[in-house]
Amino acid sequence: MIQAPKGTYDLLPADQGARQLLESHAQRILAAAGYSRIETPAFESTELFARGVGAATDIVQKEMYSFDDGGGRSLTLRPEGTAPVCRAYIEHGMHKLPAPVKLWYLSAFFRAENPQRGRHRQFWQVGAEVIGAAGPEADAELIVLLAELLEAMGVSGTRLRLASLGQPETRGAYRAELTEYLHAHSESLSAEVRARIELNPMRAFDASDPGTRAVMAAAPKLIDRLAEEDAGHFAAVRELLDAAGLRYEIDPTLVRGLDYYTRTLFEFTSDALGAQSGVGGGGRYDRLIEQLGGQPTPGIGWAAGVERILLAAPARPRAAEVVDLLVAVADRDAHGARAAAFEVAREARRAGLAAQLELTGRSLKSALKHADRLGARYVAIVNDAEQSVLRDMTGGEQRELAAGAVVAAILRGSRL
RNA sequence: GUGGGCGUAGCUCAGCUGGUAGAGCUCCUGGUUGUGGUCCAGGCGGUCGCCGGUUCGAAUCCGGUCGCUCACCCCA
Repeated sequence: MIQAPKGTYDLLPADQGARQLLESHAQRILAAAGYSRIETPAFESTELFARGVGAATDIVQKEMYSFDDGGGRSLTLRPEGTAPVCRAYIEHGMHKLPAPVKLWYLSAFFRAENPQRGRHRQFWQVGAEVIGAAGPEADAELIVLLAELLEAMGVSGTRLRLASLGQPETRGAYRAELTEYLHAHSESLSAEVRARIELNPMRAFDASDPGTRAVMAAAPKLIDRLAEEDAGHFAAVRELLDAAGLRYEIDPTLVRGLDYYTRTLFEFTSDALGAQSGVGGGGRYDRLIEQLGGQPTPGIGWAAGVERILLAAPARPRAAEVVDLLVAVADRDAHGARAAAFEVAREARRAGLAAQLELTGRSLKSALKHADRLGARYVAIVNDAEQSVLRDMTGGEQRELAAGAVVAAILRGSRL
């Protein structure tokens, strides 16, 4: 049997309701704030991600689906949405639009990771980006909008963590300082932390062993090394969040695996999720547009995992689809019956009814049973070109009438 | 990529001290001359994830592989 590829899954009819709910909430919340929807290609030049996301990141180094397009170009299935949106911004000269440009998307992304709950190889993200606004209001607004989306979806046990990365130069200097500090105290660190000093010194803040924790308690924090303007920006963002009544915690250990972040960084987690606790997050990327070949333009955005939102949100029973009318034929061989039934269904739909034609050729008894399962309000039993019976499934009353009069009878509404 | 758990009909599962597969639900048909929801009867449906090994014989034991899942890692 051919199965869906590892880490992918089918979105079956039963799954559509929850996703449509998410989509409509996103549409409502973001459109109200002036965000327009955008959809970029599912694949892009590999170079876009190498330059945008960062060549040293895990995503680029080992998680991209890259392939040759046959013409010597290297393409990659998009692993994230920010770089493509920025590419589109530059390519379409959106800097000429009234600033800032506010965009949102709900799209599939691809990462060659080992799948587990809430982590797939093809996954969906809803995301929002603000390009061309440097002020802290943009940061705070985006965070609030994501909080509202999560709340609207009923995502439980959420926590917001906040940090500021400052500028890349600051971060580089800080990283060197931290690495040096860790080396100086390496004898007190756990073996794993020690082994990862060069690879990812920030991880040491998350360690649980007492030795490492003691060392880290006195370790230098990036937040204390921020340049004045960056620290001021961060303080302003926090003031706005405080004023909005949004609860958050400052987490100097917050790290994201994308190189393009500057200044504000945030992440929402949910305790309903297990190890993949992040439901959504993002940050500011003031250097990205320029790095991709555009004019220096500030930007900020977030992305949230659709699967994770749905996992952390309460399951909602699927709403039954409405069926106003099922059209069946009493005797398939009766002269003109099938054509008449076909026409009744068409006419009903043109009149705005949800009308299904019995398509399998099952017996009348089975057709009625089928109508019952569908929850059909009426069944039209067509005898021939002229004669038919309209049955109200609620009570079982029925009456004979011309096939051409069926729709009008239903629209009249009423009792038969 | 690494490690643990799991993999039997569409779904939920039983069967596993080895002897060539079962239940419930779903679906389909019928229950006396066209009419549903209850009930009754019958039927469709599985190369027991796949490949190989042990054995006279394997869904049941062993190995490999694929997939799911949990964790590491990383991220949404």
